[in-house]
Amino acid sequence: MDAFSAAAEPNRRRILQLLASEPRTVSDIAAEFTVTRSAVSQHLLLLADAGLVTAEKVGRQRIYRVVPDGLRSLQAEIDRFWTDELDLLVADAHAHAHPNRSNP
Amino acid sequence: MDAFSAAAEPNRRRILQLLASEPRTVSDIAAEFTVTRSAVSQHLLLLADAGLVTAEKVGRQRIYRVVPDGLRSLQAEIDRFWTDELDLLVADAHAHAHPNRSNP
DNA sequence: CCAATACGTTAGTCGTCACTAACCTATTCG
DNA sequence: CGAATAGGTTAGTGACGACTAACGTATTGG
Repeated sequence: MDAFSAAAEPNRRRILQLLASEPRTVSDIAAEFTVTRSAVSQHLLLLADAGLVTAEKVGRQRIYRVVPDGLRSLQAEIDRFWTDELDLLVADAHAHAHPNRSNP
Repeated sequence: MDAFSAAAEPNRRRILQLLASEPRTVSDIAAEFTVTRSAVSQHLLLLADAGLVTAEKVGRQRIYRVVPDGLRSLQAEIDRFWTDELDLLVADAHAHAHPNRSNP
């Protein structure tokens, strides 16, 4: 699974945001969710597989953190998707609300 | 399915890009893929369900086009995901390759 | 009018995702 | 050492996504 699809799942989006604010253990993350620790663990493994997070073993815990390079790949993937033509259409949506064109 | 997840699927990413460049019929789109027209049609229905595309019936064809407002929602969703903290980590990945910090 | 065209629709398959419950392993603390 | 803790692992389930093949329906051109 590529980084884009991996990051798209709602729970994983939140996990990435949490880890971006600071590295955490699995239990810390699981405490923020209604799903079980096992489910969170599996999301983390999937994210690790996509190169987006990594685990550092410290004593009996595993500190998960975001991998900056993986995040850069994700950003690149999103940018590659978001073509200029798509961007132009968003600008047109703006123009609809505020009907000022570039050359009126 | 929210717009983010809907847009994440690789084939649908390409479909959105194609439609962004110009509106097309289902057959036109399907010609660009190895999967069947039926599969493409189902992707289009899902994208329509997510508010990202719309179909205009013209004779016996259906011209699909991107919905600018839906695209705006998608962009907003992506922006909401991509927090400043995630952005900062990407900047740090840069700093690793070019070790110039903001305050050296 | 009838055959061809453009699509949607449906049924069915296959794979995979998200999840829980239960179990196993490693580590630490008393 | 033995209980408790942290977390990976596995099996099993329900659901869903992606896909194909076959069929149904509207539209149009000869």
